[in-house]
Amino acid sequence: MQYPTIENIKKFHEKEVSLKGWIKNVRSSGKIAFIILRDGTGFLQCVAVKNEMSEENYSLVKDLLYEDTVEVSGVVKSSPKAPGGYEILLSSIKVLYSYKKEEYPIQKKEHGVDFLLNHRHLWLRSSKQFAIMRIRDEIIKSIRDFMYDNEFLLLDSPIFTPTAPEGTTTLFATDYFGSDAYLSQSGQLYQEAGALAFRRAYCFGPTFRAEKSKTKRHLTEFWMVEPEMAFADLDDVMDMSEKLVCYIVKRVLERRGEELKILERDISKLEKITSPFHRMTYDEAVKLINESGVKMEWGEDFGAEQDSVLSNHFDKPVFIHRFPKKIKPFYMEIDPENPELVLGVDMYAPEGYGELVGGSQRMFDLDNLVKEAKKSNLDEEAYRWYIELRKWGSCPHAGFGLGVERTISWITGVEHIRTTIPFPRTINRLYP
RNA sequence: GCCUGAGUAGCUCAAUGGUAGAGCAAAUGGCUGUUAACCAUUAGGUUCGGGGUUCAAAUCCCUGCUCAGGCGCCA
Repeated sequence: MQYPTIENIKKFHEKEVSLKGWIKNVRSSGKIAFIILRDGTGFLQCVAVKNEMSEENYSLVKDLLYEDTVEVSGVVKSSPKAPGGYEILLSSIKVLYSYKKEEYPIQKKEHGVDFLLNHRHLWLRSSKQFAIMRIRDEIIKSIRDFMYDNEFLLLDSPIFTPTAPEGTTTLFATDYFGSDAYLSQSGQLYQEAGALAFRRAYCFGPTFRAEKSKTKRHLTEFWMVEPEMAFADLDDVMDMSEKLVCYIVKRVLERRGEELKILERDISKLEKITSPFHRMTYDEAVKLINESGVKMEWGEDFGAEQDSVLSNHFDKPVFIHRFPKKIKPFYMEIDPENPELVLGVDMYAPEGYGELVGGSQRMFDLDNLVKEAKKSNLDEEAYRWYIELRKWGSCPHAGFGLGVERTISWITGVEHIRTTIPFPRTINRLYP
């Protein structure tokens, strides 16, 4: 007897196996029954034939309820009719646990979003959520592998911070032994310290924004990877983030094909994600947007309509770089060829998925940084450490942030970002 | 924060001022290759809360709550 997981079942063709898992579905037809078993690594059809089992054992099948915990044994068969191509012909089934007092809330038919999110702890068991979380796992692992392979040191930024990196956005305040602390809305500034200490450093952690956003692209708690490189400029940011995104997509295509199939993702769209990505300046983007029939003035930031043009115009991600200084934060380096511009860049995903990456070359010069910080009304005392980075060993350095959930939305093709994180936190959801 | 819409059986929805209904789920029975299996029967209701109009309100009006979609903010 062997004990495989469903993920590896095809290696056990014609072998006698035993599996523990949960009942996802049962279809019974008198003398034959089809059970869909899930074990956390996949879904497998198990066939119970009345003549091949003891009568007592077969009668158990009839009474199975969704999400009963079971142990099944039988021989692995290949079958073109089975989802996944393999099934088990059962010799026995044992019910390990069954809660008969209430029916399982999540059913095979459609449900509303609110109901599903209220049952998120159970919803995670269903096949689409299973596929999304497995792809999420692969994306996170591929990011970490990429960072390691490219000689970035993982240097965790703190979650409790004394104040905001950018004055404009709203922060979650917490009581910190009698004074205020804020949940981090970006680990970037700490990574600038990291880059000057370790040349290439990154953080990968949760980020908190108390903005009352109410869209399909925002969460109040989300994950971000923020690499920072010493002796690097804006082009290096574009090169590195492009390489990273290509690597992630390739890994998911290679290792999570089954999950993409469950999600009915159009693979051909992902196969096109290869270097080089399109690169255009803000000036060119404004022109493109106006030519596409969406109006905007030079100097304005992109809104939803403008984002949509940029995100639907190409079949690959596109970089927009060199923005007006007015619409970007204080720490971005000024373009030496035009003082009205900063060396910042955003990457937009195709298929309307919007902004994935934001990055910039950071301001190098101590005096300029102090001047810009003052203009942004920054708390000088709280940022003394950050300013001090420019006193000793300052150098051109640059970095970016990649939104993990937005990347997952795009790659999985899901409509709303709330299903790309296990337990989403949004403006009106803190449960479960 | 602004705009728009929704709330009826466990779930998804119907019933346009006149007897609250269907599909799924549950329970019982039938069916030897199902694919959200199918067929039959049974059970299942404070129509989101509060107030009002009316002979009569799920339906119209006021108010509160909850949620969704879009915008703004951003990754």
